[in-house]
Amino acid sequence: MDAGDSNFNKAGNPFVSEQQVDGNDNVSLETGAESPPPSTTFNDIKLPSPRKGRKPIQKRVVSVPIKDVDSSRVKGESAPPSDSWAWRKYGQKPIKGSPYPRGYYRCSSSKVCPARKQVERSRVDPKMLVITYSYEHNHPRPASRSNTAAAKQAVAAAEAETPTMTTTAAVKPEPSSSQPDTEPESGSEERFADLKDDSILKTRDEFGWLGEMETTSSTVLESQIFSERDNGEGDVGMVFPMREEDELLFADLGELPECSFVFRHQRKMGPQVGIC
DNA sequence: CGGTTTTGACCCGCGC
DNA sequence: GCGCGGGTCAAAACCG
Repeated sequence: MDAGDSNFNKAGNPFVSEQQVDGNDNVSLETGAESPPPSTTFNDIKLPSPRKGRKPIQKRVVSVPIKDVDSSRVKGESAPPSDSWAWRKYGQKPIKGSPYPRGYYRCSSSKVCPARKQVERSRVDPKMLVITYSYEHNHPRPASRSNTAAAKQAVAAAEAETPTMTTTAAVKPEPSSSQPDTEPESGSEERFADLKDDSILKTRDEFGWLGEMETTSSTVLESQIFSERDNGEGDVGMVFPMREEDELLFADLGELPECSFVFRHQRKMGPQVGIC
């Protein structure tokens, strides 16, 4: 269970990005965005909000070199799959502007698992898979790692279809009064037990599971995905200053290398990766 | 038999 | 107000 964390750390992700999206509240990552106004910092990011209503969702985008993924696949049993959770594909759509389709996966580890992920190939770098994990703060993260064939298949499919993986995790920034709180889910309650009250802890935990997922890949590049229109300005070049909150979040994900860079989608340039 | 994948259609939100 | 794009759902088929 914790292996993920450690592994993740070891893996070391050069790029980490998180996005909090709130459908109702104007919760924004006040973490700091030096330039963008707090209120709109991440509003641009649209979440796969169901028709029912938008819930605060946090997304995390992870870029994984296909090569890397492939290697883990090759190893198969020895190496952890791309993710330790089971994912079920529930849709696929061609994305405008991208030659590669985007696959939609839903966590099948648990029936109540609200986690979702989108896998697509990076337009800029077809050799990279962008995995976006979405997660609602109200729900516990994917039950537990079930190393099922489905998971493997999902990864394989993702790789086959989209070389780029993006991961997004949804986290509720603040406890919404209307929403009581997370309901203990069987199977995942273990971890959520203490998350209930501490939003921060929750966040950490939530990311924790993400971290585990990401952990699977030896080389995971997390990038913050900004909508292309995200800023409307020229580019989304924003570097996220790491604050306590962030660090907490990232703590689970793994420590960032010397420099934490963020992937940024430029208007037409696509995500950019900064390496130190 | 159960679960997953695939494909098409529908719905929603946003931009113009 | 209309159109476009994205995301999700549902039904059928396939695989283990």
